[in-house]
Amino acid sequence: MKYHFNDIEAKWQKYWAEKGTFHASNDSDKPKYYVLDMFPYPSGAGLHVGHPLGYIASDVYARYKRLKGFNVLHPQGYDSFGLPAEQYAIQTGQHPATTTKVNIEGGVDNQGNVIAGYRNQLDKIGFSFDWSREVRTSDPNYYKWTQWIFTELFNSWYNKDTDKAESIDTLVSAFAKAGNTSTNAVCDDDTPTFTADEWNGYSDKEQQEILLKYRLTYLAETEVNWCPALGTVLANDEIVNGVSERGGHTVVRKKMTQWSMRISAYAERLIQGLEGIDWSESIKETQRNWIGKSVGASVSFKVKPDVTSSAVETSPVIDVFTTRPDTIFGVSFMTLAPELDLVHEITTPEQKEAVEAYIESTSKRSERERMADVKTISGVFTGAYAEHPFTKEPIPIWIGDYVLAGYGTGAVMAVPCGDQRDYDFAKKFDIPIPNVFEGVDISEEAFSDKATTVIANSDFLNGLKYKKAVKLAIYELEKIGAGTGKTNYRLRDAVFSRQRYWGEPFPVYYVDGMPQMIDTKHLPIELPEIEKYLPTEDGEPPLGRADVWSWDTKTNTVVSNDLCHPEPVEGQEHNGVYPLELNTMPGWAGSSWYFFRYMEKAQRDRVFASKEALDYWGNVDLYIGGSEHGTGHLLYSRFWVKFLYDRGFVGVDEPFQKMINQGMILGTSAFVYRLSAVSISNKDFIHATNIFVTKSEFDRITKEKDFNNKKYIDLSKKSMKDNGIDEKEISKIVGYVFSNIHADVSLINASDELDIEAFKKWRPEFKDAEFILEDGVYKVGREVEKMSKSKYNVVNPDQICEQYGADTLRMYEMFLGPLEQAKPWNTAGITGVHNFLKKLWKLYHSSPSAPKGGTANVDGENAFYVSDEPTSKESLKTLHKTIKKVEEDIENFSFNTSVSTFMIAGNELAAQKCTSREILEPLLILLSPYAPHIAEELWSKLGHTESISEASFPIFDASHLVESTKNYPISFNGKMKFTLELPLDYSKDQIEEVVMAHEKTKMYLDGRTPKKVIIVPGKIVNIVG
RNA sequence: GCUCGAGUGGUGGAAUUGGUAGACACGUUGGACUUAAAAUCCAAUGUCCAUUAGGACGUACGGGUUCAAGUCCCGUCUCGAGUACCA
Repeated sequence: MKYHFNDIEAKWQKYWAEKGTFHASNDSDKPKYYVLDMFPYPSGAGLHVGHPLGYIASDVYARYKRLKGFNVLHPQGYDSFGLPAEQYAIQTGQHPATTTKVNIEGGVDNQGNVIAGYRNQLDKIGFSFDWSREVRTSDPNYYKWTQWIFTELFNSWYNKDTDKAESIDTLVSAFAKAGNTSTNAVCDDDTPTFTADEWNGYSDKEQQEILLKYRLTYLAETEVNWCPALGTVLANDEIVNGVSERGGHTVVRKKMTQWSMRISAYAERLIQGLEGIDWSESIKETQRNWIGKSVGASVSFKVKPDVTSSAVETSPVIDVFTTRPDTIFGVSFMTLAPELDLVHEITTPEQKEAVEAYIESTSKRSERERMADVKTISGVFTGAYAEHPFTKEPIPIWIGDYVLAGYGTGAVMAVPCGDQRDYDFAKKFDIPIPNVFEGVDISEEAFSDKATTVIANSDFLNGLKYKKAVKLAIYELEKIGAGTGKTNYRLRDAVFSRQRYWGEPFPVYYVDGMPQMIDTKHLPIELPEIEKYLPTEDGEPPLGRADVWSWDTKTNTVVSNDLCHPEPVEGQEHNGVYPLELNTMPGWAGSSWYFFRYMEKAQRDRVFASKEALDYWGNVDLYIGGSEHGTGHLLYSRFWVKFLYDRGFVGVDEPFQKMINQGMILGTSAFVYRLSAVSISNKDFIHATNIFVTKSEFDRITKEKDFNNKKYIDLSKKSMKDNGIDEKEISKIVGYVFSNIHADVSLINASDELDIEAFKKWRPEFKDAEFILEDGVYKVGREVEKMSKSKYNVVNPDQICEQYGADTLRMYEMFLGPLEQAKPWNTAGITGVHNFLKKLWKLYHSSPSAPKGGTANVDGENAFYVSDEPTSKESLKTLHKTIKKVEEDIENFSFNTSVSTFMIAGNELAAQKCTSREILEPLLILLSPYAPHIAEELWSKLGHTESISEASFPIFDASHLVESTKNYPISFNGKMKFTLELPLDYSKDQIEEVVMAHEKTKMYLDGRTPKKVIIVPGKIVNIVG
C-alpha cells in the first residue's frame, strides 16, 4: 500500500464536512475552550503559504484541546468590508459584494479572472473550523449588530465616579436635577457649565448639542488626516511614516465634521487591563506607548497685555501640561504651537508680521518634512508675556514648531535647564537658562535625570528630591488656584467616519443638522445601490450618489431622496423624510466584536449573541494573529468590549485572554542578471539586452569591477544591432551594467538552477533570452524579502498540497522554526517532512513475512499490518518520551520541536521494527493535531469507526522512562573528554571511586593530583586540577 | 534617540532550571540497488591540525562571575520590530 495522500486527504475532508465533526456545542458537560484566529480579509490574490501559518498553529492547538477533553470552539469567518474590493469596483464596475463573494467562494469575476476562493483554499489544508458559525462583516445580518453597537455608544456617556459607561438617560436626568456641575463625566474640553434651570430652559436642539459633548460616539468638527488620493480620512494607525498605510499616498490635515469614538474615556482602563491578560510583553508595551500615559500637572499662566502692566482678570490664560512641576522655577519662556488660535490673540502689533510669516511657512511644511527635520530649531517671539504663577516675573511667549498642537494643550512651559528641546531653543534665541538643580553643570546640555534631581534656586522647593518637589509644587499651585495635578494621555479619540462605499452605513439621519439614531428595531440599514463607487462631483462621499437614501420617520423605511425636504416649508407640516448619513464606518468597526458573534448560532437574527452563549463561552482563550494590529484592531476591540461590559451586554471586559503573534513567513526571491549597455557620452542611453549572466559571473564582475570587458561590450553591441538600433548610437557604447530582475520562484529548482525553457515562456519579453552559464546551468541569486505577488516569490499552498499533501504542508510550516519568529520560506526543505510521513506510513504497512526497514522497493508496497502482541520496553520508552515531549511542546507553543520529536520517534520505532498496536495506536493520536488526514486514515484502518478527534490524548507514564544507569560525561576543567556508563543509584563517593580509578582518567591527569572533583549525581563529573 | 527582541555549522533551527553545543531536517560528498533515472536504503559531514591515535579552536565582539557559561553580569558592535520634537 502506497501513501496516496491526495485521496486520503480528500476523503477525510469530505468526511469531516459531512459529519460536522468540528461543530461546537453550546451545551456540554466538558470545560470550554475558545481558539480563535484573526479573521482574514478575502483578497482576490488568494492565500500564499504565509497566511495559513497562524491557522495551522491554532488548529493544532484546537485539535489538541479536543483530545484533552475540552469542548472547543474554533470558528472562522471573513473581514469582508474594505478598500481593495471598492478599488476594484471603481476600476471594473463590479459590485464589491460580488467581488467579495467570488473571493470567498471561488468562481470567475467579470474580468474573466479565475479565483480559487479562500474557502476552497482553506478547506484543502484540513482545518478543524466550525464553519456553521461563519461570519462575514459585510453581511447585513451581521452589520445590523455593528449598527446596533454604534447606537448604544451614541446613547451612552462615561461616568468617572463609577468609572464606567452608563445610559445617556441617567445623564439627562442628572442635568434636569442639578445641571452639569455635580456630574463627573468625560466630555469635550469646551463644554460649558450650566444649572438645572438653565438646562431645563434650553431648546431641544441646544440640549442635543450639549449631549453630543458627552456621548461615547459623537459628531465633531475635528482636524483629520485627509488622504486626497484615496478620497477619505484615515485613523492615526492607518498612517505609516506620514503616508497612507495602503498605497503610500500623501496625507494632509483638514478640518471636517466626523463621527468620533470617545476611546480616550477608556485610556486608563485600557492600560490597567493589560495586567490581567497573557500577551507578549512587546505588544503590551506597544499599547502602553500608544496610550501614552504621563503624570504631571496642569499649570495656568496669565497673559499680560504688555510687559509693564500686570495680568488682569479678563486677559487670556495659557494652560500647559508638564511632567515636571518640580522645575516650575526654571521656566524662562513659553512656547505655543503655531497652529493655536490663541497666537493671533496675544501677538503684539510689532511682532505681527514675523509671527504670521512663521505660521505661514510652518503650515506649508508637511507633517513628514517636520518629522524628518528635527535638527533645525525655529521659532518667533510673539511680543507677549505671561506671568509666572509664583514669582510674578514676566515670561516671554514664543511660538515654535517643536510644540505640537495635537498633544496636551499645544503649549509648553519651557524649562531649558531640564529639557533638551527647551535648552536648544533657548541657546538658539539667547534666552536665559536658569539652573534649578543642585550641583549640576548645565553649560553643555540639559539635565533630565529625575532619579538624582535635587532642586535649588526654587523658593519653597529648595533641597527637595524629585518626588517630594512634584508633590509640593502641585500642592502650592492648587493653593493659589494656578494649577492642579493631571494625568495626560497621548491617545486621541478615534475618527469613525470614512468617505467610502464598501463599509457599514450609519443608522443615522439628520433633522435640522442634528444627528438622529434610527430605532434599533428597524436595523439593519442596508447599503444602497449606486452607479459609480467614486465621491460625487461636489466632494460628497459615494453614498451621495444614491437616489434612495432618505429616512421616512413615519414608515420607518429608507425612501427616495425626492421625498426629502430638509428645509421645512413655512406653514406646512414636515413630511417626516430626512437625509441619511453619507459616510460609512471604518474597517475596524466589524472586527471589534466578531468574536462574540461566533458564540451564537441559533438566535442570530434576534440578538448579537444570546446571554446563554456569552455566559458559556466567556472570552477568547487563545487568539492567534499578527502583531501588526497592536494599535488598531487589538486596541479598538478591547475598547468596545469594555463598553459592552459596562452596559451589561457581555460578561467579560477583555476579549482575548491569551494571545500568540505568529511571525511573518518571508519569500525567497530569485534574481536573474540582465546585461545592459551604457553609453558614457550620453548617460540617459541604456540599452537592456536579452542576455543574462549566471550568479557567479555577476558576483565576479561586481567584485572585480570588471565593467570594460570586451566580451560584454561586444555582446551588447551585437544585441543592439540585432534590434535595429542606429550604428551611431551603438558606437557610443563604452560599458555595461547588470540589473537584477525578479524571476518567478516556480521556475527555480532546489539547487537554485533556472529552468531556462520555462523562463523563456514565462513572459513574452524573455522569449529570445540568451544565457551565460556556469557548468552548463544558470544559477539565480537569492534574497529574502516579504512574500508578495510583485516580487514573484509567492508560493501557493494549493500547489504544495497537490504535490506533497496538506499534512506535509502543515507539519512543514510548523517545522520551519519558532512560531513567533519571522522566517524565510524555502520549499527545498519540505522533502524532509514528507519523507517522515512516508516512513510513518510504512510503520503500519508491513506483512510479518517481509520485515520493514530493509532494502528498497519492497516494503513500500506491503499491506496494512499491526500486531496485537505485547510490545518491547524500548518501544514503550520511545512512545512515552514522545507523549511527554509533544504535550509539553504544544502547551508551550513550541510546535517546531514536536515535529522533530515525531521524526525521532519514527526513526526509533523503525529501528526497533515495532509493529505493535499498543504503540502505534497512541502514536496516531499524538500526531493527529499536526497531520490529521494520515492519522484518521490509519486510525480507521486500525478498526475505529469514530473520528480520531473523538479519542483521548494518551496519558504519560513516567515509569517507562526510568533508567538504571547514566552515561556520565567526565570533564577535566570543564571540558568533556569521555563518557562513562554508571548506575544511577551510585553515591557521590562511589562515582568518584570508579572515575578516579579509570585508566582514561589517569591518562588525562598525566600524573597530576586533582585539586577538586565536582560530582553532581545524575548529571556530570568535573575534575579540576 | 528611546523601548522591545535577536545574533549558534553551507542552510532552517535544537539545547525549557548554568552541567556532553550543533538534536531534527535540508544541502553536500561517498556507497548500495538500477541498463539508466527517479524513488528508497546505508555512511560521512562545525572549523583547523594529524595517515591513525588524537589534539586545538568554536555559540557576534571584548571583559567578568563560576568547578562548569550559548545560557548569568558589565561593556561594544550588527540586524529586526515598534515608536518618536509627547512637554
